Amino acid sequence: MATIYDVARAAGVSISTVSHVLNGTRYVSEETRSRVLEAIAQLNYRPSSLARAMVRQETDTIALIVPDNVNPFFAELARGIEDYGFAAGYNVILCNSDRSTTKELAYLDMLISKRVDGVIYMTADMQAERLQPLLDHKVPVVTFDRDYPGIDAILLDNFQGGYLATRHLCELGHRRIACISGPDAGTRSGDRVRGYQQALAEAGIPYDPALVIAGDWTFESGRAAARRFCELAQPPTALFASNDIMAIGAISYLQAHGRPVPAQVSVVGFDDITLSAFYAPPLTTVATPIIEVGQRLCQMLLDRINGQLPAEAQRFTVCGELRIRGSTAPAPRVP
Amino acid sequence: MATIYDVARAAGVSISTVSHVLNGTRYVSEETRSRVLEAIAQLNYRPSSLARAMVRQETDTIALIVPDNVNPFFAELARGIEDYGFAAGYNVILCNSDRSTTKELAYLDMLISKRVDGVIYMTADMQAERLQPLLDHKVPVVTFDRDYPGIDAILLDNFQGGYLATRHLCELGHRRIACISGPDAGTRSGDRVRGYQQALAEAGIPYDPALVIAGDWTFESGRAAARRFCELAQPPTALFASNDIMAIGAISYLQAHGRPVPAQVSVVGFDDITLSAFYAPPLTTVATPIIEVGQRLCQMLLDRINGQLPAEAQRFTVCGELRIRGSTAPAPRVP
DNA sequence: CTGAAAGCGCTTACAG
DNA sequence: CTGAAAGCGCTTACAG
Repeated sequence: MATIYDVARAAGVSISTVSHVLNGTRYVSEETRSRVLEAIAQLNYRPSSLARAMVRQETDTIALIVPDNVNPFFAELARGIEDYGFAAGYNVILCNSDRSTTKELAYLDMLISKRVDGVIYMTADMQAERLQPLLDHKVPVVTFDRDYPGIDAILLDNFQGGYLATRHLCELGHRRIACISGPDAGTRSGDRVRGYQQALAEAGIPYDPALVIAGDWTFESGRAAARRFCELAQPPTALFASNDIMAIGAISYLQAHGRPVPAQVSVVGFDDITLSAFYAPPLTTVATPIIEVGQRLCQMLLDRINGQLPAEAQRFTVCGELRIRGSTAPAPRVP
Repeated sequence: MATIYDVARAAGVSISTVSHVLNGTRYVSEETRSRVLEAIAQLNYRPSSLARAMVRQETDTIALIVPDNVNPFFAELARGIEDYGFAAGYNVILCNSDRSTTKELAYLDMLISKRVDGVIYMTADMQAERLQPLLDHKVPVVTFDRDYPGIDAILLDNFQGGYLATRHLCELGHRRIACISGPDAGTRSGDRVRGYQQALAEAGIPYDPALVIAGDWTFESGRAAARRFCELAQPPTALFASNDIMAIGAISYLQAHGRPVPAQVSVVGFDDITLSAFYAPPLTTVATPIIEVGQRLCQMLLDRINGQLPAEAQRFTVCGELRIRGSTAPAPRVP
């Protein structure tokens, strides 16, 4: 592959000059400039970002760590990030952690070695130590929906989301309202559950622990939870799932087992992935502007990288809003 | 950040020795070795992949170009690729082209400059010239479901897929069977349509062009096609969509407009994305082992990169298989 | 068993 | 208006 030396030779100039016309970083006479440009075209020259990165100490590459890019939520987030990054001249390395600590660590090592300019970290539980390798090597990090001290983040108002979803169900006259939480009841999905409890309390509905089942964010777990709810002596007439995927898993079970949604049971999800509007029935959900959040995450990271942010960690909170669609309806009359 | 010189100094050895213990590339006495290891730990040293890449002329990085990673089909493919790449020590750069030529070109330039070891290219139409920049710079490329001369590829038996889907519908007694094709009727989705026609012919059903509408692989386009079919004087009782997304878009329209699936109209898709099993009703579809295809694509690329493949372009064909689920049923009796 | 040195391909002061 | 040279941080013959 042609190098800057080849170009310089072909144009009869020094490599300094070639470099400067390449980067527009100092004046070059029109005549020299065009000779250089011509040589570049002739040789089909593409400067090596590697060599450039070595001296500039920046790679124009960032990394995204998610549990699984197939999950539509992370897919959409990735899209927003990638879009913003591309527009700003950055590439993004995709990393799936499967929520595995060892895989994550392996990735962090690779990413540090590759000298990525920053990473968007979105995975696993609340152990801030997991980010330590990055911090040790001064690699900027931003996260979403996770509150690590000293790390830039966009936060989600989970309490409010759980509250809105459940209040909607209460207002439709439901009294037995179940909840599929996330696995880590202590933290994020915990707030969604607390919002659920708050709405229940305001509606004067006693909290029944039998109506809360933990899922693991997958279709399958939503499905399994629905099955268990159906086996209850008094099955719920409504259901709030902590994400759309589990809501959809639940609906697929209910529809297939003679409990039509929303005629017999109402379901509301969380996230508003694209698919939700196209489900049958279309899913009522607490909508987050996922792609936009991705873009803002990336913006935040790049701003941090380029020193445009104050020293202290930045923090923004986005609120979900209730999007009412076809999966919720007034509670069936008690016979 | 600590460099190999810092480590050498701390351990009282030359950088050659550090390099060799790092890479296990020549014998180092146990004692020296442990001194080096200790220095590495002490300094929290991470070798620079950049510097390494400069001299080795390989970056251990590949790129994946897809139209849109949010599309579950590409999301799953990306997952398979990323998995295989990770296991082999490669990172993958994610690129969304939106099927835009200019975006694609911009990406190719970035990727060539970054000296990626290879790219998995999966996008847009059949213009082989688009790959020219890669070929000019001798960057290995593999594709899926696209047949460029001289390029390694995994191919899909689209004809067979369209045929299986449609034959299934015929066997259920349907006579008015519609088809949602892809936008590029000339090529891949074209083969799916030809398979559809073949099955029709074998069942003695005359081909009716009014029953074929082109979509663009999105939910929306499936939905729109379903609407137009419903407006026909004699609406179809069955529908083959060239991918699952469009099938789902169609079902969501049908269910919402008093044409229950499968009671009044049967629908079969193509791909078998994870979601399809969880749709309501679960989608009958022509299943492709998407994740596995991704893995094999990546394997093929790495084999090519590492010179384990014969000079001539490799070519494998995978056949879809019919997965019968809840979205198809016997044709309704004609009253 | 280990080290000195060239070279990978750029950017960027420093000089003139 | 332009060039010579150092340096980014490694790997890898070459020597001993």
